Amino acid sequence: MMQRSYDTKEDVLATFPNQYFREQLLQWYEAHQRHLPWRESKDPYRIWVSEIMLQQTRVDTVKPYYQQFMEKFPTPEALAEAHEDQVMKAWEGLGYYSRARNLQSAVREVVNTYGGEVPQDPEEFASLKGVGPYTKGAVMSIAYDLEEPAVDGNVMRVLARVLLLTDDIGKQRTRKHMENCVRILISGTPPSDFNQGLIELGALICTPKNPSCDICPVQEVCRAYDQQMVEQLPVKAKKQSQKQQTMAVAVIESEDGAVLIEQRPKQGLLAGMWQFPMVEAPPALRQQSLQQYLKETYQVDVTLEDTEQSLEHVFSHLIWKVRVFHAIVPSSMNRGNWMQKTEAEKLAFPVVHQKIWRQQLR
DNA sequence: AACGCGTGGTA
DNA sequence: TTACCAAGCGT
Repeated sequence: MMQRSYDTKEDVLATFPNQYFREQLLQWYEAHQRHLPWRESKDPYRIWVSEIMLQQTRVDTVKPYYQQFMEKFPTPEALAEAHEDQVMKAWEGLGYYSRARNLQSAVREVVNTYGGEVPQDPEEFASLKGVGPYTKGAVMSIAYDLEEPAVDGNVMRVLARVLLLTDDIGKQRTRKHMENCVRILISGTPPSDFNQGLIELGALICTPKNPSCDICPVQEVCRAYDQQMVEQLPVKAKKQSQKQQTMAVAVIESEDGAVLIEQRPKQGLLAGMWQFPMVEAPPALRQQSLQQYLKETYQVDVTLEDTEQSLEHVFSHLIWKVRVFHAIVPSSMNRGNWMQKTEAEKLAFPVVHQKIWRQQLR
């Protein structure tokens, strides 16, 4: 039998049984889709919020955040009018905090420019902060049933396998190629169910490890299954190892129950989050560096006690080794960045500082 | 284009 | 334990 060349870029779909694939996928999705909070309505705002939360984040992690967020901010107007601190607090612990800031910024634009209606034009919607190619397609297809591709990690994994695409899925052109494939596959289908079906198949059957090919609805037409290549796909370049940073943090209490805290810059790592005063410094210099920072920045001139407690926090791209220092000062210093603990608890802290809080202030 | 950006789950 | 990952986006 002649060897077919599956990975010719121009026409991977030329000999693919589109109709069979679509029917199998849609039938399977109708029967096996999960009941998820954001699938209970077609409200574009609710779909949008869920898609932002789900970026690089597991469904089980998102669920409680989503429920609570929709209670606090049930409409675009409610989110637009909220205080930024309130929004950050609702996002506390979910990670990638710029998502929250961008979402509120975008929702404010929807309220101010589009009368509170999420735009139905994909290009207009994609111009909003935090809305990239995937989120554009997901919201436009799920909420408005537009034939837009929504290519996320799940979809790339499914297509890489079914169509035997061996390009690195970390490359932008690979995603664009897959978007073109979806434009053909989705044509004439119910777009919401088709895109969600593709994603759901990746989440439940066509998983990264131990995929359930034996019960897969499209096994018959899966080229990777045919070639016994399922476990080798998708191809993804390794990311380089994380850098380590040694940090020194100061938990400083006043005798009347206040703590010294600071807010991180609005951009970059843990953007806009609150924390205990912290510096990066080599172990030998950390106490002195921290004391100097406190004196220069907050006019707090103290000798810190080394608690000899250290903790490690792993981010996606770096590792913090945090040494904790402590001091108690008279109550007369309560101003500026000093805040009563009960008030400080209403602010959003990253998980690593929540750990420090629990260790030092209970 | 490649890198920065969180956190918790899993093998 | 280490490594990889989970519904990406901004710069």
